[in-house]
Amino acid sequence: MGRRKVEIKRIENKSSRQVTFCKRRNGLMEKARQLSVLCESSVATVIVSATGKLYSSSSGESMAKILKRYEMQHNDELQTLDIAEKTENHLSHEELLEIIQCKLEEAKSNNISIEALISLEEQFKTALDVTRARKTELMMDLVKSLEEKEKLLKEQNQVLADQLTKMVKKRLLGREDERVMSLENYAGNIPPETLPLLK
Amino acid sequence: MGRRKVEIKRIENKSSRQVTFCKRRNGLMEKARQLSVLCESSVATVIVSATGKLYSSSSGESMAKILKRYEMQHNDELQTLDIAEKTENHLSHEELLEIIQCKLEEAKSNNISIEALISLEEQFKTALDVTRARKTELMMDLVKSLEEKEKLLKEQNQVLADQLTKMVKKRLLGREDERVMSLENYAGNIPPETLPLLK
DNA sequence: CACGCTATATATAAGGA
DNA sequence: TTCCTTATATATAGCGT
Repeated sequence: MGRRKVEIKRIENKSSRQVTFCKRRNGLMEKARQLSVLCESSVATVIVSATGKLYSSSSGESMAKILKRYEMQHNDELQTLDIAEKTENHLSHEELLEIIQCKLEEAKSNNISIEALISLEEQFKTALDVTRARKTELMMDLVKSLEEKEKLLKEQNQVLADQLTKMVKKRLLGREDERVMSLENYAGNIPPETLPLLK
Repeated sequence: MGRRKVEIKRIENKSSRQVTFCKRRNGLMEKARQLSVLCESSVATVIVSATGKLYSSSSGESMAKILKRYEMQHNDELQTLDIAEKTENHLSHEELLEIIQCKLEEAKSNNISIEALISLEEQFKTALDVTRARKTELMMDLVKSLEEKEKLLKEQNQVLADQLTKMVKKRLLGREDERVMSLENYAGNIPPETLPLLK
């Protein structure tokens, strides 16, 4: 959709590749936004340039929420693959279906999506090698994400602990002042004490 | 780009909204692929329909890799600072609790998934290749231990947050007493942000 | 829902600032 | 990089199957 048709293959000219990247990147994100608005859905887009630069956008729900959804499905897949792996070599097709049915109730109350289990039949046909490799990959991802979460939580803990410490300190030291300051603060419309505490 | 121009706002007609969703969803993913190929970049797209159905695609690097990149850049700042920021900007009791509850639910659903996974593993432990089973087991242990660590950290977080909240509440309640004593002086001048804190 | 078929609305390739 | 402009290539709205 330009002066001439371009084939969808790597653009050799570096500078025009850069320009195209910029244009189409913006175009893609705008399209994503439109889809989200028109159809009340959520769209997350993450783009990594050739040089590793990151561009991302989300509309509808927040990026975090959308990615969390994706990860949940991801975990479903892990569980499904786990079943598949353990089943492929030892159970017949019929037995597998029976198992799936047995699992449906459990799946409903748990976090496994029905779709994931239903697709088990297809997974069954998947080569065992692929299944195993994928499962391992997913588990590694899970582990990694948990490790990141852990780091995150530790940092949060630190933040909270710091705040608490500062507040206790302030309480112990600033009781007298507070009465006076409180009045002045409100008269001058200065935001409440929480602000200085958290700096 | 159709028979007539459409405004970018929710399509009211359910059926045409559905059709548009399907068409534009495919269009978006194709655009993503093209961008990736033309400019040797990586693009990940996650779409959540109004009914919660998930669609995702990636080109260039794998989805996991792309999302990991995103998380690496954003997780720490985005989520940690999100909480810190909310806390700093006049933390309200309700908001804080909401955040913590959200985190706990996240943990719960994670735990459930993992538990399900483990139980599946037990149910299907028909003599498998010993090496593979052992490998999986070790991975699960890793995951589980990380989950436990996460849970502990979250509990710790909650305790800290509760303490912080209570302390702020006390401080403000104490201040309220003072305020009552000389309410007339600045009754109309109370910053609105403080009100939710007193609930 | 997915597909096919136009008529149009849009996106975007080139080229220059 | 971003912004324009213009000529074209594409995407897609509306309507059937």
